[in-house]
Formats: sequence, C-alpha cells, structure tokens
Amino acid sequence: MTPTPDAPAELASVLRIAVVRLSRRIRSERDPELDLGLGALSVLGILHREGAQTIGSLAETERVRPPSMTRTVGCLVDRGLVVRNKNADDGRQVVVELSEEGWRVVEAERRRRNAWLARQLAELTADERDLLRRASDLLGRLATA
Amino acid sequence: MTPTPDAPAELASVLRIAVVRLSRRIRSERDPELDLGLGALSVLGILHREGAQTIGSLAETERVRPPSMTRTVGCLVDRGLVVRNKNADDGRQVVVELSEEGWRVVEAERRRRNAWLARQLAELTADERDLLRRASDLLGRLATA
DNA sequence: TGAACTACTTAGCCTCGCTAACTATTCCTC
DNA sequence: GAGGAATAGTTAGCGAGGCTAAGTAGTTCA
Repeated sequence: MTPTPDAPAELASVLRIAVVRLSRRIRSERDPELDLGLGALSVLGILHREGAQTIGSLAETERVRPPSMTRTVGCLVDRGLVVRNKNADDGRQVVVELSEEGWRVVEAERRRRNAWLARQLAELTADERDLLRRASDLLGRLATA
Repeated sequence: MTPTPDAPAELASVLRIAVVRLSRRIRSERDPELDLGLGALSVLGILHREGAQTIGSLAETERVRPPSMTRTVGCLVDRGLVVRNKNADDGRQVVVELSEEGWRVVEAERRRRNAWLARQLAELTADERDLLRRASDLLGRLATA
C-alpha cells in the first residue's frame, strides 16, 4: 500500500499538517475566562515547573525572540501574575517569577486548562495514549532541534 | 516515577506544549521563496489531493472560519495558483481549483516544502519514524474531533 | 412573491510572531 | 581605569492570519 513506508518526506508532510491543525484546534479551545494567549500560559507553566527565569531564557525555551517574550511577560505583569526583578549580579538581566496570585492561578487553572484535550485523550485506548506519550517526547525534541 | 502513568490530564499538558512548540518551529522554517502562509500551503495540498472544493468545505477541513478561507483563497488567486469558479447548480457557492501554474508549483514544491522537517525526521530511527507515523494519525483525529 | 436561509465577502479588530534600532550594563583590552 | 565591543532587554512598528459583525447575492419554500 505505501510505496515507501519509511520515507521521511512523506511523513514530514503528514506530520506537519496534523501538528498545525491540532495546534489551531488547541488554540481555539482555550479557556475564555482567563484571557491569556497560549504563549502566556506556557510561560506561567515554565515558571511554575522551573522557578524564576530571565527573559532571555524564557524566550529560548519558548523558541521566541526576546521582544516577543518581553511583550508576553508585560501582559503577565499587567495582570499581576508575575513580577519582574533586576538581577543583583548582572543589572542587564530581568528575572521573572510567579507572584502569589500567579501561583494561585496556575494551580487552579492547571486542571481546567487542558480540559478539552484531556477529554479527547480519555476517549483513546491506553495503548494509544502511550503512543502519544512517546510521540510527545519526539515532537518536543523536533521542536528544539 | 510517574505516579499516574496513564493520566490523560498529564499527557494533555505535555502533548499540548510539544504540539504548540513544534507548530511554531515548523512555521519559522517555511520556504522564503514561495511566500505563502502555512494555511495557503495546506489549501494547495488539499486541492492537489482531493480536487476542487468550495470555500466552505475548505474552511471546514482547515477548521477555520469562512472569512479566513476567503482571504487565503484570495491570496492564492492573486498569485495565479488557483481559480475561483461559480458553481453552475448553486450560484452562491464558489468552487476553488488548482490552476495549471498551481499544479506545477505544488508538484515542484512538494519535495522542498517539508525540507527541514524531513531532514530532522531522517535523523531519527526507523522505529521512531514509525511511531510518529502512527501518532500523526491520532493527532489528525484529535484535531478534527 | 416575498421571507428566511445559505454561501461567500467586506470591513475592521486582535494576537502574536518578527526585525531594526535604542538604552543600559558588563566585559575586555590597552 | 577609560573606551570600545558585547550582551540583555526594551521600544516601535510591520505582517500573517485568526476572529466577529454586517452586507450581498442566490436559493428555497410557504
């Protein structure tokens, strides 16, 4: 059936389309209450998991340019979810960390945040979820390659 | 190590982040020659695989609102890659199909288009690619769920 | 025949990427 | 230790590509 079952080019095409569409789908399912973009949510998640970070390191992790991260962080500061601090050792750096409010929001939203996707995933078989779990790791590696 | 190894919520979080990041990465790698957005490329791909389609059906396939698809198709028309035709049976519908130029471009770009991703995929093992192939199918199903 | 519905378009907004250019700070060399 | 290069972040402004609301043209049906 498949003439070249292992051809990377063909897989690239299929994978690209699937990833882009799913990304759009996820975007369209975000919680309307907390009107934060996906990038902002992602940053909150990073700060929650890994603690305070500089703008630069957040930008690198998210694979975004510094100005974009400055803006994202600016939004979060405006909503009081994170605080900006100057690094005492290197005055050029800005260290961003979750505020108390930010912690509360992340903790509270963590469960709701993935609601749609989690609901879809719950309808798959355990084998399929396991497949996706391993695939996620690969996708993550591709994203940072 | 994993307290609940099959928990959909946890997988949702991991998968969401991986998909969104990879999607950004793919976007940043598109061919600068052919200055078409990802959406436009995707539409060309659909028309190539499935033949002429109405705006509405393209919008549905791409999970986008009709006005967005109107604009995307407009771009493609401007570049002479597709043609808009009125449906003879139902004058409200617009049927979009690839122009000769569009065919040529799709055929020619098909291989180059996925270059970056295909290159990354080529560095994986055959098993990993197989994993991703099966995952792509699942991701596609999630995207249209 | 005229009201309701449908397919698409137009107008205009918003998010969130980007680059270019600027400021502030640090580092490095003489 | 003064001065230029390098680095971190910001500001300004652009562009892609989603969206909704409202308008137009064609179709259906009472």
